[in-house]
Amino acid sequence: MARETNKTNNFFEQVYEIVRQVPEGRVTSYGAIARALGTAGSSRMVGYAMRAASGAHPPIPAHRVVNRVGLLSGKRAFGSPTLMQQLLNNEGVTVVDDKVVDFARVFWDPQSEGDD
DNA sequence: GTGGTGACGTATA
DNA sequence: GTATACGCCACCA
Repeated sequence: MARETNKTNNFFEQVYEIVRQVPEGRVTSYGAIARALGTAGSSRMVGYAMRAASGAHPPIPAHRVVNRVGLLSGKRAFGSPTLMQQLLNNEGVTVVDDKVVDFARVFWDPQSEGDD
C-alpha cells in the first residue's frame, strides 16, 4: 500500500482536477474549490495547493483561480506579475489592476459546473 | 515530533 | 464600510 508515497496526496489532486475543469474564459475562487472538496474554511490549503500546481503535471490553469474578490492573489507564482493578467485577458477575461472585471459574470462554480 | 508558514475566508469591533 | 483577529489544516525545515 501507500505506493503513492512520493505522489501528492488526494488533496492536491482534487484541487488540480477541479481547476482543470474550469472552462476557458471563466474563473473560480479558492473558497469555491475548498467547499467543493468539502474542506470549506480551509481555503488556504487550496491556495497552497495552487502554489504547488506551478510544477504539477499536467500544467494547471492556475491563472483561472482567483480569490474571493477576483483579485489575482497568486500572480507572483507565474514568474511574471503580469503573466497571470495577460493569460486571463488572452482567455477572454477582462482584468484591470490585477483584478477580474465583472468577476461574478465570469465566475465558475465547481459545484455548478453545468451552470452557464 | 514540533513549529512555522500560507495564491483565503469569515467573524467581530 | 473599514480595520483587525482568528481559524483552517496540509506542507516544509
